[in-house]
Amino acid sequence: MSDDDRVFKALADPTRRFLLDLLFARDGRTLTELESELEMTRYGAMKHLKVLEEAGLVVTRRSGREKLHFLNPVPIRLIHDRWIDKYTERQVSALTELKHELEGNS
Amino acid sequence: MSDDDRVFKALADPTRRFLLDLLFARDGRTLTELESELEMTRYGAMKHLKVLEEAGLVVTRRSGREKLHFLNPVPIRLIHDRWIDKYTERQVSALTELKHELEGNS
DNA sequence: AGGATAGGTGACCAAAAGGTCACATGTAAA
DNA sequence: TTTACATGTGACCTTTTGGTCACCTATCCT
Repeated sequence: MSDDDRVFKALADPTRRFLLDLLFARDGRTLTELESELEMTRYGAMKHLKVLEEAGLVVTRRSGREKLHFLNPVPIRLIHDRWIDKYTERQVSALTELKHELEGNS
Repeated sequence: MSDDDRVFKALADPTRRFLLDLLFARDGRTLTELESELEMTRYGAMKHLKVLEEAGLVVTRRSGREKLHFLNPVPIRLIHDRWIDKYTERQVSALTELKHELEGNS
């Protein structure tokens, strides 16, 4: 399986996107801490984190018996660059900002 | 199913990403033209295009008996904005440009 | 040492997704 | 008005994926 295939497949699941949201809010969490936020057993959470790690979206570091998880935003940026060229970026950006404002998320 | 779920699920399949690549290169193609680029029957191609359309990644317009397909980059930009905030964007962008250069894709 | 805590593996099952086919509708052109 | 062309639908099958469980390893603390 290619690198980008792993990234897109990893992002396809809502639980995994939620895990990225958690790490985006605060990095360096352990498996147990992340698992406690999910409606799922530890084994399910582990599988999801493994998928994210193999895709390079999450990087980890061992600290004693704990495993700390960190978000890696680089693959996300590469997605963006694939279908939005530098010439159209300005217009698209304007459109999405408008969308945010209309939704009250600005 | 939520909007963003549809987008991410649509992007999870390599055939659908290839279809987006084709439309990124040149817009306004018919189903038959797109299908001829795939190693698959017309029915498979139709299913994929339907998924892309329901996700809002592709918009269509009828012209007689033909259906023309166009790429819509807005949902892609929204993915980017979800996990890359304005403060870290500068650094991430620098990293990805470096990656492109190292791969000879600059 | 020994119990408690944090993380890991492989098998297993149900649900979802990718792909094909028989069949059907609408439009263009002779 | 036939004939060919472009697109559309529902059923069907196979493979992949999400989730759980029994069982296992490593680290910390008393």
